[in-house]
Amino acid sequence: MPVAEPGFFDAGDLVAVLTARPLARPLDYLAPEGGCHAGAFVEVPLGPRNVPGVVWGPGRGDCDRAKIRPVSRVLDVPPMREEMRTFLIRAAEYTLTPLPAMLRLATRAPGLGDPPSMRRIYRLGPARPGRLTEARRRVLEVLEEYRGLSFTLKELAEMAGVSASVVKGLVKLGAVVEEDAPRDLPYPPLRATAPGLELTAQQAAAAARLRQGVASGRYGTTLLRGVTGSGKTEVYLEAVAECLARGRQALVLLPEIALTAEFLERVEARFGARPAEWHSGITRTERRRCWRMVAEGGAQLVVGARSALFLPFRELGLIVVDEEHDSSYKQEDGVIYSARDMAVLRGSICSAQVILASATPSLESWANAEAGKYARLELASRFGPSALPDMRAIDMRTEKLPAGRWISPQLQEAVQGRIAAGEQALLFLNRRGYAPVTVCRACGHQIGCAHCDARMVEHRFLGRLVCHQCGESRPLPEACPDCGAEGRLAPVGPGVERLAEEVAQLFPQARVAVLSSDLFASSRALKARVREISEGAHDIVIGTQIVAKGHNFPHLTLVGVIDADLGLQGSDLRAAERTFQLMRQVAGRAGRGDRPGQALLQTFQPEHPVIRAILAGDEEGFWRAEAAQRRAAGMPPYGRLAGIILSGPDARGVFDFANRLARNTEPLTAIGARVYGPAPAPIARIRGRHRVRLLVKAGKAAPLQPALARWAGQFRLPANLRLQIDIDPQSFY
DNA sequence: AGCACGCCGACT
DNA sequence: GTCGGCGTGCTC
Repeated sequence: MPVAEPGFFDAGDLVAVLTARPLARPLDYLAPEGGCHAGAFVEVPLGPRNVPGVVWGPGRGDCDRAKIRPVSRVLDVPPMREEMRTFLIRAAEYTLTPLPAMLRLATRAPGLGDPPSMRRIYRLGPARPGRLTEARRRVLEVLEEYRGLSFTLKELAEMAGVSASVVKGLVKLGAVVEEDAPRDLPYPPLRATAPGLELTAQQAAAAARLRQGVASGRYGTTLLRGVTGSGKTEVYLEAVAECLARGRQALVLLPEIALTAEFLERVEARFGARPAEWHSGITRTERRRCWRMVAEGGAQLVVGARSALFLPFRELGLIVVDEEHDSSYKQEDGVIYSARDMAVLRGSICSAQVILASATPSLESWANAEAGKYARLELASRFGPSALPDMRAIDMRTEKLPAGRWISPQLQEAVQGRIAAGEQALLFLNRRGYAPVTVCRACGHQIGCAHCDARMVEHRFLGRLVCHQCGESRPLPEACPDCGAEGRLAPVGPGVERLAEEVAQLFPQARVAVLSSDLFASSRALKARVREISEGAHDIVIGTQIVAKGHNFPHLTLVGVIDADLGLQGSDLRAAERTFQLMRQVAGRAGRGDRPGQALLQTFQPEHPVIRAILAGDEEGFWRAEAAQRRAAGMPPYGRLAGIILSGPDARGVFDFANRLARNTEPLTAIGARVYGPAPAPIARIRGRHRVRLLVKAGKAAPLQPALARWAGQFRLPANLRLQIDIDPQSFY
């Protein structure tokens, strides 16, 4: 009599299988021939087709026995672990996302059900060729040199500088052997015990604390605060080393794909090999290999974007969220979640340490550290306490610039001085394209997007108008689409492309580079340009916010912020926080080499508290003031918010239904929550769909999610309307 | 999500 | 008469 194994289902047992289809709950199936484990990845018949799914637990047995069909097959991948199922359930509950949508995030691997894919590889064979030609000698030399490694035909021929036929000839002679090897190979091992860079006393102390946390084998979150140049990365790599040495896996999340290349090099320098990569830019094959190796333990360290959080780690011991304040950690389309918060959730479920690293933490993390929920470590700059550049405001009210000019004489002079000294200047303008508005001088019409309530932005580089909301573009028209007047359309306001024109006029001799995400076809091209800049190939760099993110430009000594007020506009509560962080980061670019830096902020409101806090470098003061304001208003992180976005094809229908939602709020008022709205959403129309927003505000301890679920459950949504719930929205009014 | 079923208008 | 619009409901 075989002993029943826990979590194993024998053939014919009832099992509940969750699929990525938007069904309300898992469906019952019969366990297949040979049985299956709980968590097994399977294929099940659903209607006329086979769909992938996961064995979620024992079946409920509450449906007609005759309808129940058997599982088609069990896929050849390790079963989903219990903790992953718990993570998905808790994440679904927290974000009010249907479980199937959550499951989809965890199964974004191509070819999960395919048999292991093979490729032909070549290695040294036993025989020696009778006639050793020069070409043959080179092939054998390569194989000798890299004994133990194997190559594809193309790689080998290329490395030896010969044609493929030479290799094939050697195969015939038995000097080289040809064999099939699985494509999904483990990643090269990382040397966890190799010593890292030399650390300062403060860095060493911080690293020791982080190592201790990892060594405890328990959950814990640490806010690691350190400005760029403080060795933040080296410090958390020590925690990674500790984690790997203990045989557990580590995950480092980065906000920007452009940053991964630089980071991979640092990992290689520290651990002797490159880690696994996971982001939208990797190939299908790499994606498949990464997913499988993470599950099988053939990947010790993964560097990736937010979706890497849903990889099937076997034994995750550490999650680092680098630049934790970055807004790209908030996924806004499809499933709405904050990767920073989900990292903490996942860490707490699998007993891992979480490190939130940033020079300018989010107010949430700052408050959690203040409240003692997170440990806090501070790193001062390597270059002493005054590593921040000298910061000054240029009061634009007294600069009297002519129309169509944005660089003040003061700024111009400063840039001139730096160029003359052979140094670099950065002009920062957080606006892509040529001009944000195109206006008709005859009738005053502003060209807008046909599908969104957004203005079309002229991109002269592309020769088109582009909607930054939906991506729709069209050629720049000759005549005004409203009044028909020809040749009267004029660009208004600056974008980086237009700023480049002004720079070319003011500094005709200067070598200028423009860094804007849309000007580069690939992240490789962008990376190449970043490298050129850091090597000093340009005098003036013009850039959008992509320059604010962690690149090292040693020749850069002056940062000019063209419009420091840009982020302060609008009634967004978080605008102050974002502007503060962005300005501090951009200013942090200046003077990282051995020369002192300067930052000049062009502003029309030098008395604004945020501008003053930036200039004073008074970070703690800024946070305290912000925190006090939020606390007084009952806003996050001192209260809870949920954004409700209702969208549909006609404005009337959307508003009518939103009003119904707003009138029947009993489940929400029962927990003391208040409902505001409906009001047109920040972007009132996207892709032809009208959007209306409600805001639910509750106390910090209120059970917001269950109340929202009960509230939304009262209504039957018409088929053409869509209701999205955004827990902890990033932008709120 | 698919896919079937079913109930009404406008064509050969 | 029947072809096809997409509203409603089901999938173990």
